[in-house]
Amino acid sequence: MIIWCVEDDASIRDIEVYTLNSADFEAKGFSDADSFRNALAKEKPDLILLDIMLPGEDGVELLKFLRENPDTCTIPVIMATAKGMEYDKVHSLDLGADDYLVKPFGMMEMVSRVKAVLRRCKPSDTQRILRAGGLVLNLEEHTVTADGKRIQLTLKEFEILRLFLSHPGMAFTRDQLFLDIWGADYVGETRTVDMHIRTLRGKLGKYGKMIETVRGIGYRFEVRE
Amino acid sequence: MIIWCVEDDASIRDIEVYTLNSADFEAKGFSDADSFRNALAKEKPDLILLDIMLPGEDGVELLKFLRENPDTCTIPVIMATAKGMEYDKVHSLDLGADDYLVKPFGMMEMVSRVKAVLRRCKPSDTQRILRAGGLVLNLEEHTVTADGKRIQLTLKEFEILRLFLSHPGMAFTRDQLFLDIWGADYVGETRTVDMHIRTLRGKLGKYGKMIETVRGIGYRFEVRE
DNA sequence: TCCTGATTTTACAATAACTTTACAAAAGTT
DNA sequence: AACTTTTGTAAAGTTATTGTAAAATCAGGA
Repeated sequence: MIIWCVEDDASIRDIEVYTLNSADFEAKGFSDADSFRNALAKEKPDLILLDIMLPGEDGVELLKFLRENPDTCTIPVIMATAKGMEYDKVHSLDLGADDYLVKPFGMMEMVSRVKAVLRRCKPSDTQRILRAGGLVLNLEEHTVTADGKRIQLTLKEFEILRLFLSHPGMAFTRDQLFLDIWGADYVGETRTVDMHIRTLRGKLGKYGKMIETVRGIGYRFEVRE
Repeated sequence: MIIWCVEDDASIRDIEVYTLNSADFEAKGFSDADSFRNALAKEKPDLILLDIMLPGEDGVELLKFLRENPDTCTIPVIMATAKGMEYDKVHSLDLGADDYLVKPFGMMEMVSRVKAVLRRCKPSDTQRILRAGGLVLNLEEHTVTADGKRIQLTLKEFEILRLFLSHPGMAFTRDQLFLDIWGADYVGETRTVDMHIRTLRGKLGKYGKMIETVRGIGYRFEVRE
């Protein structure tokens, strides 16, 4: 797990990075908003520890920027704030921070919170890549590969597979699939879903067998064995 | 949304309850663990705000109790702790608290955190699973396993087993089974139920013996021994 | 505009699930 | 014990659901 710490005080930053690295994370420190943004253009961390008080652009603005950008809006952020700034706290929670730490905070606490936030964020759609065996679905690139080989899917096929991969093992009724992929207001009620399942199964090759039909209910993506 | 505050200091408790009520929650206060537990036996809140320092049984113990009980283990809990008790904080997060507040905390912050936790916890309680010994019926996946091994059931078999598992020990007449599974308007009145019971018993293997016939009445799923 | 590929609809075949039937076995009753 | 009632069992018959293919429709780009 990659964690980035944005903190202007070098000694605090170093301790944070050191502690996180010894807790088996890959931590990196940034002293200001600019260097952080430049790095962000190349790579995306799994979590950001963000100080509110920064020289130049401050943490709240940076948080707002992160949340407005579709590439970064799902990255969990923990804000670090000086004691007694209640307004800022509330403000950043409302802006979409996932948690915050009040300075001076202990390193044990920091690691606990980082782990807790990562735990919470795991099942949501923070994950840009969904996998099942040799199947890889990349949400960012909108691509699917099977054993490294690219598979060309249509939009509906892709969305069905995405739904399956994000809820492995769950049985979906046709109505649920319609609701999720076509939207609540869709009218036509036919065998459309089955049709897409068929083409999807075909295109997935051996992985097509992972789509099981649950007779009387609908379909399920089976991950076991 | 019902929120319960467990806090021994009457003035703090009153402010909490007052604030939450004005934020459109239904808040209720408890001064000690005993009264809280008594209330819990009758009703379940949607969130618990729990002070760590309590006379008698303390908050950490109470949290552990809540997490151990299947009825309460999914209720989100926010711990309230005095400043500087870092160990307790970490400890309660590890025990399964969803968040915590450091005293003295502001009321705005409290409401923000309550809302945030409720938002986070909403989608989680979809995991619906029924058990009886080594039998596990997963409603979401629409699957049944016996001692970890998957058992393939048809729709009717699945529904019968679901009804049994959700009312363990209860005797069902054939009419009741029909009503519950086939619906009120079904016409045919034959030995169909017995047929499904037979196949179900067969598929469940040694667990098939748990389906007892109640002569003259119908069937019952026996959980004892 | 037409063309192309995606999507939806339709019709029918295949298959699995469900129901009925008939009879055997077991459990109560007299 | 003989009879009646109820349940178990097996197989055949029926229905419902899903797979499949091809045609019709739709949407977006040249």
